[in-house]
Amino acid sequence: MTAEDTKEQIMRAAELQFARDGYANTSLREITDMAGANIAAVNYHFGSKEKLLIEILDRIVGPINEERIELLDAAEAESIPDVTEVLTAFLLPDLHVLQQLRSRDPSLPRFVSRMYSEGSELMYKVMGRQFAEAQARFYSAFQRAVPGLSGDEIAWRLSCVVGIVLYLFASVQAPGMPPMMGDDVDKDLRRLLDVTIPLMSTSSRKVVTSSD
Amino acid sequence: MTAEDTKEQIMRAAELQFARDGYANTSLREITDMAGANIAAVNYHFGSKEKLLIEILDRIVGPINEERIELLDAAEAESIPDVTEVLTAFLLPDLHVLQQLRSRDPSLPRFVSRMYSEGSELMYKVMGRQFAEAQARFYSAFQRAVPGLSGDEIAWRLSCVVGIVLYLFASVQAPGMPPMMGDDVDKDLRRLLDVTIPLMSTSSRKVVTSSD
DNA sequence: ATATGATTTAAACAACTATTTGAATCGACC
DNA sequence: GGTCGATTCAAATAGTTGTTTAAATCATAT
Repeated sequence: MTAEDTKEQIMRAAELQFARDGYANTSLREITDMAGANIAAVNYHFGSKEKLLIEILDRIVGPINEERIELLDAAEAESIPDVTEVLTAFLLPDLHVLQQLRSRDPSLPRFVSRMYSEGSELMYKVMGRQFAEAQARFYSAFQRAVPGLSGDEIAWRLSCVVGIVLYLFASVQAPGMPPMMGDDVDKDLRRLLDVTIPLMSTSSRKVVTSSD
Repeated sequence: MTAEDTKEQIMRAAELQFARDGYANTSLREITDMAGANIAAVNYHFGSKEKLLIEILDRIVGPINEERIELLDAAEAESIPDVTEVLTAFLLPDLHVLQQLRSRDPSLPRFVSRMYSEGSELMYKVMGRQFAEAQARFYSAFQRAVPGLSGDEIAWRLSCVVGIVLYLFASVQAPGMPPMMGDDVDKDLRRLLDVTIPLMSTSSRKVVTSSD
């Protein structure tokens, strides 16, 4: 086993255990045992348990915001994108990562949602600039796409979308529930758009009753 | 300090630390120090660290589903409730607990969302029956209120609502963001309904573009 | 083959964990 | 005032944690 293999095995084992039991509840010994490595290996290759987490976090969550901005750039290149296009640029990268993680292990997607609640300080420290850039870009894109809403309202509704997405990662298979997502990314995206488009685009204070 | 005082102080300190740092990251010493009690007190009054968590969990999350069912009962007593009424019965108890926690300490609401991801196995074990009952009740209520949607679709959309609510608890004051909720429960409810009513009530596959 | 730097190993480190113990202290009732 | 049960206390238990150390092993290039 080469050195790179050891490093990779440790990262894989750590991801899985962090996703299953959380960062604080996972010991380095569990990780190295699962990876077939020595305990000292994690400090040799990463420096500390926290730096191991950061490297994993970077690798998993980093690409999401990168792809988001790529897609938004592409959409804005042609014309001013509408809500559907902006939402697609925002959501599709999540679904890509979600599917990638799920294909590796069913419990792996929870890593993302766990990190948001368990290591949020860290999350913001690591991804701070990326998040800030993507955030600003999507705010203005949404404001152009839904001109009727104030900046605060846009921010609030985008938060709701983030909440839905995080819950998606958290409960790909919640007990007693049908899985929230399937294998077909396109179908999943359309399902997500079905609920997020009306969420983002309807004007404020419009009350719809079932008897209409 | 009477025995009940000690118990209450321990619960208060534990709630706060669990909300701030998570269950696994909080030691009994931190808790008892903050509560001004001896380390042995928690095992004397609760039995173990986990039973302490369960008692706190019960006290905070328990009332939510109880009030949900009360409100749904009241709404169904008069007539068949529409989406707005069912959603109100579902959301209002969350806002009540959220405000109550927030008034005690700004970081306290995170306890709820943390417990969902950190102690979800425990969560379902403790609240299993309550959750199951409330879940079934609201499913059928929503199916009557939005007859156009299938059972699966109802479940999926209700999951989205839960995701939004959990995110609400998680990020009452996320860094760099305006607080998602204010002090006025009625205003907050209306804001939540503004996004959840269209989310629940629109028929599937209806695409709205900004140029309409 | 040999020397060199990178990697792995077993062992020990100090600090921390939840829980238990038995004696000390308290409060209330006869 | 003395008795009894409930509560608190300091101390110790046994186990786990992340991290370090120094020797052993490996792979590679001369």
